[in-house]
Amino acid sequence: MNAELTSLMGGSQSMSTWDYDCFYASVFEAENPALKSLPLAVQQKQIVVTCNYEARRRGLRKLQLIKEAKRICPDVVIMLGEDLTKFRDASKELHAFLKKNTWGNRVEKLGFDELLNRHDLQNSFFQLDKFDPTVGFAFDASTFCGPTYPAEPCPSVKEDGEQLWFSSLDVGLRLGSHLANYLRHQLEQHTPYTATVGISTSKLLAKLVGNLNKPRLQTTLRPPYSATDDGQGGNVASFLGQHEIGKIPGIGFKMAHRIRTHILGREPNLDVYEGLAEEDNVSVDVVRSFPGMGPVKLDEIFRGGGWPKDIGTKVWGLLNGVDDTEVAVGKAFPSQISIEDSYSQVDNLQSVRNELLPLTRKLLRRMHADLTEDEEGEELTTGHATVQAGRHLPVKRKKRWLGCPRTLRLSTRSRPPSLPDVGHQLHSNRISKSCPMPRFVFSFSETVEALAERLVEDTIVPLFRRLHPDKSGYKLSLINIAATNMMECAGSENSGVGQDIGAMFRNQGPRPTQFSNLPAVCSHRVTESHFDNQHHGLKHVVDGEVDQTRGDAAVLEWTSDEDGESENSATPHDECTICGAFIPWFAVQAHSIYHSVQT
DNA sequence: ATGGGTCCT
DNA sequence: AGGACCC
Repeated sequence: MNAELTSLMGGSQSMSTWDYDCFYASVFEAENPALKSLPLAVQQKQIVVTCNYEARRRGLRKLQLIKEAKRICPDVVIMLGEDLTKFRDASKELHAFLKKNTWGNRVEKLGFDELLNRHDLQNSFFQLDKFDPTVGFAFDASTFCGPTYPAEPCPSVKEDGEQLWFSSLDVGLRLGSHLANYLRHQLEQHTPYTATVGISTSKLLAKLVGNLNKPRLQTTLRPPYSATDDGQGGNVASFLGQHEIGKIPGIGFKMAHRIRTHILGREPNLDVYEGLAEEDNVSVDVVRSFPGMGPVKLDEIFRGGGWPKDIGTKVWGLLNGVDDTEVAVGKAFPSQISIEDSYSQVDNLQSVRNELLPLTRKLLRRMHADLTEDEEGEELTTGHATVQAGRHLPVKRKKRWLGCPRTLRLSTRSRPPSLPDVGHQLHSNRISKSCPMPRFVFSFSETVEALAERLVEDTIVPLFRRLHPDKSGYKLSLINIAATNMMECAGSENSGVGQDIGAMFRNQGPRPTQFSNLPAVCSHRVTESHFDNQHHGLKHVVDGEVDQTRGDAAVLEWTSDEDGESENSATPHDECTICGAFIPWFAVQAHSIYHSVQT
């Protein structure tokens, strides 16, 4: 691949962000489908944290006060969602679904309801399942699947018959759009959930473009990404340019505020409940074209804010659609576990003790659920550890720690002196103290109940005294206990191929989960006619680029283009010596595996 | 706001 | 230990 294209694509082919539609509400609807047709809101304390689309149709919004919601929609059904257990469990199932369909464990979690999935078009085109070469799907690569931005192709890349030529970027994104569509339908067939997907070449662009068609749809950011020779601006610039700067992932409240202040020449008006006033919106386009703007100016704007050293360069990159961050490899366990609750007022040590005990119990249960596995390697599900599918004998299993937190942290937030503070986001108000995690919490022989009491008295109460040395005078509105500084335990392989392959084999057997009959992918057989389909879909790519008459099957070589960057090479496709099918460059490896496994 | 998470200084 | 960012 040439340098320009490599930089254009970030060397990364394509990826998709997955955003599960009104996730908390969907979890309740999955439990009780009758809720689907009703306006449903999920409550945490005083606010609606999310609501379903029926509720949105009636004017409800995320982060609305419960009072407001009830006033606007008196017949709203409200579910309490302060305990995140069921959401976390559903999140794990959905993560597992995408992981099974992604090579190299390249699925990154961005929250309970958001995932980032790196497409591996070399492998997934023909063979979606790492160990089953018969699993794949058919599609027509002459089109993008689903909505795109912009909706129609730009005039400069209009398909004009014989001259039709797709860049490698174009091919990657087309395939990505079909793969995403296929997986979205698999998701809907096999789980009660729906997702909205964005397809592009970077996290930044995939995330933003995914917001365009919600719910239950997907959007692909169309090429060309950069300005073309005939002076047309690329789609990246036109798409990004319209966004308010605060909407760009990576530019948060503080940085957006500094940028707006610089551009407007004054402090923006921050409305208490509405946030930013319309006239104080500052778009990416305006920032980018502001006199003197660039990485150096941005460094100056952010000076003294405690941001990382290269922040100006990084933000300038984001404003120009440059995001080089890789899709992380999925982790086997979280790097931090925390439990918190908020209160109207906790102001004496006995109340603190009363609150600490349930929090500590929950923390220990979570540590067992998320940081341990049994000897055979199967992750244990709380409450089901001794009930095996298909047998009724309680099985005594030996557990072991996969990851081990070395630090315990206690954080509190004090209630501000009742001043209706406008700039409430400007100070977080949290303070914390940490200490080494006592070894006894890792015991498997004592009950969680006993361990929790001992941990509170021996460790957390002393931490609290360090945090609040005054006997009274504190008015806590939040207490948080966290297990942090996670260390991988000996014998556990946190990430990487070994662990991934292990997980694949384990997935062959029955799993004690909600979607235990969920296949890795559909059972579409790869047949001769299937190959033909694929070939016709890609014929245009081949036509424009190489001499199609060179089909010299006898000298077929699989060895080149391992990286799939064969754009300028002489063999973007070839004919298989065994079955005679035309194989595009990105599918060669998978196709050879197909034959090597075939009997 | 809520109840979580991530990484950097 | 705290601060920024994310959902």
